[in-house]
Amino acid sequence: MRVATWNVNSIRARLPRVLEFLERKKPDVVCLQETKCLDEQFPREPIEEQGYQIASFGQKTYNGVAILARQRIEDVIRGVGDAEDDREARVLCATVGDLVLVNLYVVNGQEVGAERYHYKLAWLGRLRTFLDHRIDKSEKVIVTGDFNITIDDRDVHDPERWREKILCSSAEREALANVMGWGLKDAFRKFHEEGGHYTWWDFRTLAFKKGWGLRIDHLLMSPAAFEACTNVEIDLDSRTGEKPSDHAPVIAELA
DNA sequence: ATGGTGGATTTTCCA
Repeated sequence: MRVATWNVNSIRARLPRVLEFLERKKPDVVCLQETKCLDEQFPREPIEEQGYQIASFGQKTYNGVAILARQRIEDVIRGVGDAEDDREARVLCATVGDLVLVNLYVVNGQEVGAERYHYKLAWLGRLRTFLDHRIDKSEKVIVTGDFNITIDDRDVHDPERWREKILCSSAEREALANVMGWGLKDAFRKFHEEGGHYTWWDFRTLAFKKGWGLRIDHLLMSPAAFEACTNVEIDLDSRTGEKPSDHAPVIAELA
């Protein structure tokens, strides 16, 4: 089984790149973030023609998450069940075969100290509660998506420049560590101990060609999934060429 | 250069 996560920054703008990715990498499951459209605007047909089922939890203009899968998508949960949080479409859970997927687009937070930053930290606390109550950690659980948080300084191209900045602050990392404390490990680090691997490069600073990346897209796994995981790779080819997203996909292989 | 680019929708928000 190949499971991918990718912040596509608009599924409609990125459709040619997504179709090329499905063809080239043949993932069994893809968790998408920032689809940026209502469910009825989701370009289902070309994706279904490549053999995928689709579950989507979208909204107009912002946010939006979706799961694509070659097998039947079951037990879908849209949002975390909190009316205020679920005004933003950021969480979509489903089971595919023996995998439980929790697909996340975590709040960005704008800048350290901003109102949205405090919302981000509190949101992560409520996510932990959601996992506690709604997800069975004895299953092969993959909590994945755009976390908008680096786990440690190895995930940062220039740790001093980013010290205590948004996406890298201690409080964000502690809030993520609390989520991981539910029983999740970073599958990427099972195979790559060294720094220098990134998944997002800011459009605004033309960061990709300068190598100014951060690793903020993660595949966090319960013990059963982590044990079954045989590889994790970042698909840099999807970050080059015509109209790329600002994020690269990450793909995990499970036995 | 507290800038820059990109997407959706609009005359700006968000990243």
